[in-house]
Amino acid sequence: MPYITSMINRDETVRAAIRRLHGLRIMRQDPWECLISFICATFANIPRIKGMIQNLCQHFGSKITHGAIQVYGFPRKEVLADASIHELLDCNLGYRAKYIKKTSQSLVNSEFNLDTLRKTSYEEARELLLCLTGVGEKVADCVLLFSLEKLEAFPVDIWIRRILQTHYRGHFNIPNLEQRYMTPRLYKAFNDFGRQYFGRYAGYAQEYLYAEYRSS
DNA sequence: ACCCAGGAATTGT
DNA sequence: ACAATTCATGGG
Repeated sequence: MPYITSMINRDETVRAAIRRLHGLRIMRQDPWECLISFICATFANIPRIKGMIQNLCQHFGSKITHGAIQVYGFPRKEVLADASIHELLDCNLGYRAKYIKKTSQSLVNSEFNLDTLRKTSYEEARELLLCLTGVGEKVADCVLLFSLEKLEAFPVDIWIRRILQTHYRGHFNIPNLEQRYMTPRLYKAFNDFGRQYFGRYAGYAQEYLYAEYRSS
């Protein structure tokens, strides 16, 4: 078994996922695109997230022509920082519009450069991401994992929570497990468990579990 | 019509 | 500190 999968091969649940999805990859996306995309992703389903991103590209991206085919690139941060809330609302962003404008402005004003975070530690990069409006723990962990090469990041969304509660119930003792929505306390409990249990490549374990057991 | 969504910020206790 | 409540809206 390859190195990474052998490192997360801790039990039969994840082993079954690895067997079926062997070869699964994690993206190394552009950090800016990744960040805005996951701010859009909060409290939305995947078809809608696709729509929001497509709207952003069509309204604010530059046109790219490949022969007869035309696509729109992802908007630059300066463009989104200068966009009006009204224009952003036209992209069906809802309450996310103000988060995207604020975060874009923060990054334009160069409080820090996202691309430098690849050379920053997991802990410090996470702290910095959490300073941005619209970025909580889950969004920060997704950006760390899918663009900043922090493979120990372990994002906990509603699906991962269900999967952990179903398949790893005996591994943690968390009060108020019946709560419908994620609380900071619950997030920390699931996130700590994932990183400690699966180790340095916990993010791969998260993705194997998500891809195998998310059902809908 | 009803319920949910790859949550985070804000407000109340 | 920590627990409710609010937030906009498309998709199933």
